[in-house]
Amino acid sequence: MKITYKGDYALKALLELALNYNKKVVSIHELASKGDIPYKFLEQVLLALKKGGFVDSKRGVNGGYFMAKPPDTVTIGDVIRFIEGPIEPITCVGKNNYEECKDFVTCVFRDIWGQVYNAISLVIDTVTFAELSRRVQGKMKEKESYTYNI
Amino acid sequence: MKITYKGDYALKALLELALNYNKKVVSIHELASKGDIPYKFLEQVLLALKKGGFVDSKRGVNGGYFMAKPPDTVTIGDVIRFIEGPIEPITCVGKNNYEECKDFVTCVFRDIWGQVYNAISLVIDTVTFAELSRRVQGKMKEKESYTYNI
DNA sequence: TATAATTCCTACAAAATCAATAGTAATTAT
DNA sequence: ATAATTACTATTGATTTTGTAGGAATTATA
Repeated sequence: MKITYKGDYALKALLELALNYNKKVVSIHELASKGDIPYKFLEQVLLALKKGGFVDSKRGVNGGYFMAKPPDTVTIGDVIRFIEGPIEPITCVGKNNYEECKDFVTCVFRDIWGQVYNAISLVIDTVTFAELSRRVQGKMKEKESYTYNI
Repeated sequence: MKITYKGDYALKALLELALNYNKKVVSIHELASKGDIPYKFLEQVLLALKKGGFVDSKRGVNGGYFMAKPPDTVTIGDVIRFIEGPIEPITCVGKNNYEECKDFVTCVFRDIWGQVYNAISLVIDTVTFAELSRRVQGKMKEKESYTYNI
């Protein structure tokens, strides 16, 4: 039940782009250093995200990446599913082979994995990058006022 | 967000043992054929489960495996955590490094993974092998009465 | 127009993990 | 004694993960 570094990097990069939505494009270099991500790896992740329609890019000097859709229309689940593949913990869950259940042991576990799938989905499909941006900004404000009070 | 074959096999084998709890020991051969599991692989899985205190065994002729604890005291979560490792989707969730959060982006995702962790736990930590056994038996009865009605 | 900064593309590779296989030793009921 | 079983350790092939390398294409701007 892991998410890979690729997925982790994709989410971090996208959140950074969400924070800059309609403000400016962000270069790979900037994204890599802010997110502490290997440059060349991030490059590939961004190319994947572009193919997936999540980001778009501008080439050349002062080029960079930007979100291709409004942050409030993209959820964490969208990204995870695209980058990591299906979130079902085991393959049979997704299948619609309800013909006849000959193996009851398998069957009771399939029910469980279905519940796990639903539980995970409930979290990751309801949080958009707009919401994440607000949370980040909230935390920044907290920090700021805390610093002033010292 | 996958569980491996090893985990899948462990759960299936344990459920079979739960169904035979206090009745008889079950040989690897039997478990392998019922669960459609490669014999030699299952052997290793069972050895691991034994080290984990989930099962015990009797060697020699008429030997086999049996649950080491009552089925109502063992949850799916216990087994998954032992066989697959921590269920946190990303490593940082488990850590208690709450000193100072310098990276807000990381931080908002950590919250998310914490929620995912809780959501998964709520499912897998509340279902015991006694409950799974009842479900299997329920399905067997359904099937039986359905067959009679034809 | 030359240059520097950028994205784009493809290939390669080291390391880790997964899923299984192989062979032999130890135990035990009959 | 024998056959059926678990116990243990090592090896292997395949796949996935996590990068690295190098150059091509594009574009702002000096």
